[in-house]
Amino acid sequence: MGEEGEEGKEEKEGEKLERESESEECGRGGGGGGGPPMDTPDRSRIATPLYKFEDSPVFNYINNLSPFETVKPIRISQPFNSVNFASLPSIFTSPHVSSLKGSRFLRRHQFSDPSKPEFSSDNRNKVGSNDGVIDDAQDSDELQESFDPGSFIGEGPVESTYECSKLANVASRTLNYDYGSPDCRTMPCHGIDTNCVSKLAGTSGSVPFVQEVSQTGFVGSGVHLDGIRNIDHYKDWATMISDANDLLIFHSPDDADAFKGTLQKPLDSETRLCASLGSEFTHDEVSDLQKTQAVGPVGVEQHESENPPPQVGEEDHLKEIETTRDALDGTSLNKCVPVEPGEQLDNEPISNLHRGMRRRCLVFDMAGARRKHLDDSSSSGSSMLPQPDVNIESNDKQLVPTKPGNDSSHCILPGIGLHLNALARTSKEYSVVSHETLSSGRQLINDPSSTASIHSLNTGQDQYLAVTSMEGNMGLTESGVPGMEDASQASGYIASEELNQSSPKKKRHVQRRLENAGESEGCKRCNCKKSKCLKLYCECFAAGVYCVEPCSCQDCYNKPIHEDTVLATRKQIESRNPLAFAPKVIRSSDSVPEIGDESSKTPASARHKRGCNCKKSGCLKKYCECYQGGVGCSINCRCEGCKNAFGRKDGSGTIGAEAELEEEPEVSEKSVIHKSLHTNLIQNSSEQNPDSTLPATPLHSGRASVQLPFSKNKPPRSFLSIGSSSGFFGNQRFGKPSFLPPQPKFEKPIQTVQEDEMPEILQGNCSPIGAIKSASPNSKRVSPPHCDFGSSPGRRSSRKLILQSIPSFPSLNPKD
DNA sequence: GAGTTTGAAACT
DNA sequence: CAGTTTCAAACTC
Repeated sequence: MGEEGEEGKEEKEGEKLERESESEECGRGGGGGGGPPMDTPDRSRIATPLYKFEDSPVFNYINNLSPFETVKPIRISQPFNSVNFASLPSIFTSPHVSSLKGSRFLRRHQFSDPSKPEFSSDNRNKVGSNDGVIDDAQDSDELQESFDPGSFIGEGPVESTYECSKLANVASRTLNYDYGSPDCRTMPCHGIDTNCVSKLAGTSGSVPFVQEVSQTGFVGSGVHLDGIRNIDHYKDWATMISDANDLLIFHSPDDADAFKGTLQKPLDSETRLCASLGSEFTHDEVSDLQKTQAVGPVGVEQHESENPPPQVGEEDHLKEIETTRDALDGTSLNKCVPVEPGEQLDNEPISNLHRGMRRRCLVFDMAGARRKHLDDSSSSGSSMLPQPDVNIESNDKQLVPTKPGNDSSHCILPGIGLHLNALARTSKEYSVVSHETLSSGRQLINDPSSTASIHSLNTGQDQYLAVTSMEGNMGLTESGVPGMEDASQASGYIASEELNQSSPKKKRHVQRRLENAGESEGCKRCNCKKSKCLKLYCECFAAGVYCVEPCSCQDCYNKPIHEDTVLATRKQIESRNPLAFAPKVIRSSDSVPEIGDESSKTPASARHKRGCNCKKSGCLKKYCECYQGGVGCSINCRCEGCKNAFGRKDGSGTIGAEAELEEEPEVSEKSVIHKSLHTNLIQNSSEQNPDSTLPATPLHSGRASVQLPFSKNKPPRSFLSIGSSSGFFGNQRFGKPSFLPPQPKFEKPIQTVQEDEMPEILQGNCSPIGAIKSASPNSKRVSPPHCDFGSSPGRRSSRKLILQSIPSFPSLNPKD
């Protein structure tokens, strides 16, 4: 232990800062001002009183009361080791619970063990040591058990629950326990907890408090509260909690063990608590919340009864939990996200569920990619992920069976990426598919390395390479969820939708598409051979996304591994043409009037950014970008013999009968497209919360949203979008470029934004860029978005058509 | 699946 | 800016 302790210290040093900050938060959250981070001094304080406590007659009395002896600290810690978790039987609903049970089981065994005598001596020794704190906590547990025989019956869950509740309460400082609850168990538990607290606090007051508890047996809660309040170190407790959270977050279980430091122990205990919180949250959260708000036995009963997790209300629970956590604030549970595999993982996942939800892209992606794996989800999944996360996952899977349906998802959350995936699963719709998704880790995001890169991106670099999935880390939540679902759904349903479009021709098209796209639904992406996927030839690159497995590209550099190269190349291209990654098609919302030229009549009410240059295809084939994008040709087009079914360059051809005649199928498609557009727009509008920065949103809209009937139909890609976030190219935020998947040439570009939300640049008819790039209709290269809109007389609608990727800096294009 | 066509992107 | 080349998707068989 000593060795570990030192190691732990080293780590501790690094993390200490964070923890401290956490502590501060905690304090604020509690409203009591930040307590000092748990330091050695506190420990000493704590230790001393404990020592006395053991000597006190009360202590002896307690010992006499229960046949059980206090357990040695060491043993306690072990039960929570990752190993234990790993071995957890799938039967157990929540990992932590089982772990707890196991630990107790062990303890009891040991209790019966004649080694009892050790206990007193050991404890004393430990009290003085750093370990003492934790030991105390454990002792308190022991005491609890001894005090409350019922607890034995109730098993671990009860304890954990209480601990959790306690934590929550403490953190929130609400402390509105309703001790009036008839349930005796409740009382004892609280009392025990309180004892723990008091012990930890190490105040002299703790002793009397304990006495009362011991004497009264199940003393009124009021007493407990008093005891707690007496303790000035209450704050410390909160701090401890936060620290514990930190541990959860940053340390693997082993690390936690390593942290044998004084506080560490307590932290460990806390960690457990957290873990229990996490795993049990679903079950217990309600009760905890209730307690926090002056609740009573109801919640407790739930715990004791160990009712299977309520599936129906689970989400609600989660929400509540989140709320609670928010209240805890300081605890920064959300930080638990980057968890390492270990015992804690089991727990954390839950927390993560709440916080880190939104990696919809991942999910999205995964959903598509993973369908393949439906058959061998478990095996492939675990095998694919080399990292601990994988293991976790497997564990989770084991756990899954215990909780039927959605619940399983809750258990998951091993690593960030996985987490997200798991989260994704949270969405009910995806039980199976998403499940599979989790298992296969190949996607960029899933890839541990990628995950890491993502992190880095998030934190430090200019997000040029942004991962939408990161949202989760940022605490984005709810807003994203629906998106995820939608996205996933979209991907999932695409095929069916298409098929549903009954026209025979259509089916044919669809079939073809499917074939091309890859039956696997996989996203067949680019097929570059010479460009290394670093040129706009590459659809993936052009779309601002990394190439993924489905791609058939050769010598591909458009991968996270070559992030630098990708970024550099991208910059280069953008330097050449700032709008290079902008959506090719700018679509206005339904209500939006038109952009300028007659072509505006186009049903799609959208325009190709730069216009096509078709000579032979008559703009009736996908060679034509306008056609491909489902928009009519405009004045900007330099096409010859335009017959674009969506609108001719000369403006004659809206979707008119003519078009119909020529392109029967096309017309029907159009209508479909139209619908899809509407849907998309709606989604976008709802999602596009400017503040939501969420990269995911754009992505989501881009990828997830309605699939164009005739567009490539390539399934959604995985999602490491390049430059998706606001970083380097501020536009990214709005910009779809990165998000625009190839298929969406048509759809992606279109984005509706509330006017007020629009960046000024975009709003102005003449954006700087426009000024720079404004091209004559015939000009070959990029024509600024504003040009398209410029003439639009009718911008009445609140929504506008925005060129998402419009660079916000005019200065870039001096030359023009 | 191979070959052709096409037009955008890239280059000069 | 225009012409040419390169490239990969779209298309055909």
